[in-house]
Amino acid sequence: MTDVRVRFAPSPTGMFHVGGARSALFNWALAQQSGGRFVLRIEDTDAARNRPEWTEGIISALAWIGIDGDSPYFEGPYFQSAYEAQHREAAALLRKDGRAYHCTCTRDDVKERTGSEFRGYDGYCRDLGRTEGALRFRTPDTGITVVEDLVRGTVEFPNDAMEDFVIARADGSPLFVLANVVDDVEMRITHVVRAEEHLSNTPKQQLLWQALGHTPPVWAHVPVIVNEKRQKLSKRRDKVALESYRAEGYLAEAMVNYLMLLGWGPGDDREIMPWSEMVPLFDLKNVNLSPAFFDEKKLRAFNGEYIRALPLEIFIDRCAPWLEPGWDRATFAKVAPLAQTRVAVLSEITANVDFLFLTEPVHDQPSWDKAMKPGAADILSGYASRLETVNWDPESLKTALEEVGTEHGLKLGKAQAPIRVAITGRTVGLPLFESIESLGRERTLDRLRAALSKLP
RNA sequence: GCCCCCAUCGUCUAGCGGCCUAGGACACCGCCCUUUCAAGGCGGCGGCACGGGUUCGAAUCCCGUUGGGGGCACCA
Repeated sequence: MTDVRVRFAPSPTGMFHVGGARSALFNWALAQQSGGRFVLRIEDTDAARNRPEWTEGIISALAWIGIDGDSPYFEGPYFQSAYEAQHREAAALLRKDGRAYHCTCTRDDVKERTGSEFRGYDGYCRDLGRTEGALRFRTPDTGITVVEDLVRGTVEFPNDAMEDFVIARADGSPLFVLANVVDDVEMRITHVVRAEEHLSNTPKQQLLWQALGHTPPVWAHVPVIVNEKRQKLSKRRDKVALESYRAEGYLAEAMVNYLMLLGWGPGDDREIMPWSEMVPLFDLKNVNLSPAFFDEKKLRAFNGEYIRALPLEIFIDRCAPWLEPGWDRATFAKVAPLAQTRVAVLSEITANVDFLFLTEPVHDQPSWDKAMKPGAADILSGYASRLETVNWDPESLKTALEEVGTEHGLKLGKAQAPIRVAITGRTVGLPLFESIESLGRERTLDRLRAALSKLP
């Protein structure tokens, strides 16, 4: 393949979503592996639904997953609205050639002529020589339009099921189907790789490519991503915004890895694989045909893997946004390795280490009720008195608690519960004695006494 | 209604006519480890939608049924 030019053409009508991200990634892999170009085109021709912040969102989300405007494989962004002159020119050309004609029919007109149910435009204005109204493309009445699709094979569409579709409004402004094709021609796109929802539009676009005098690109329609009910992900009902996953503390590397595996696999039993290794392996011929469920549970598992693989210093840096304002690096660094195996998404770091940076531990009533059973006061006071003199290291801190437990007939597992809640506010958390060590003698004693004072 | 696509464990997938007694991962369930919770180790549960062909042989090829999904705007 020489001079591969793929494109990603989102419209800025909402938060950038995971389905778009996967399409972008597939295109990005194709561009990189072939030394081609990934063209970003913002389809911003629906002024009513577009907002500039959505465009910024697309660009920053793409950058987050590594589709970077500074890369030599990247081209753009182009804005569809800037090409309206070309779109109008193409429309004019098609009309002049007789490939398109003006039509003044409304939907109701068509209904009146063809019966109560609307079954597509009936071609009424085809040869009326009108000079105003919407511009319709004249589709073949017979035969089939054959789309050669790299992932689906040969797909045939009967032409008699294709109506003469509108390519420009009565005011002359071009419609998506036209603008999209003209832009792809203009930008010398060789491969159109997009979600399956566009497959039905493809015969129309192919006809347009040909009518405009060009050889259609290679088509490839990848399956859509669905929710648990197996419906295409929707901005309205599903959690689809890439940004929301980012905000929760998913790592871009994990997201990229997971997204690539939705509909594609490297062919062996490996799943966790860096982008750089996936790129040369990616092949549209191996893309699956059926819709894939976006499983956040599995994404979480991937994210946990990536978090655990992070070098400590990097892990610390990545956690920073979720730490209490007063956190200090040295203190956090001591417990960070313990936390690293315990968070699947970065936002979970907060609950693990907040006790170190808050003046008082959080108050969690269920935890308190669970741990502060009768006898808890004895453990707290017994441990507190030992802590005044014990050596301040995890081993000694542990031995001290074991001794207190033994005095009251409790194993360490039971004895640690009230201490943990008094210190951290929660029944689950980092290994206790390392936590106490980092907290320090004074603050630990304060917390034990504070808890004690709340007990009967 | 019309057109199109799809169909392997709950989920993501491997499989491209014999290596399949269908492999891996996530989830789930046990056990081990263990100061809570994780991580890790070991084990378990669980699938070729159905019916016809083709073939010596079918998860793999063909047809049909059923079941999902997508598309049918003077939206993108």
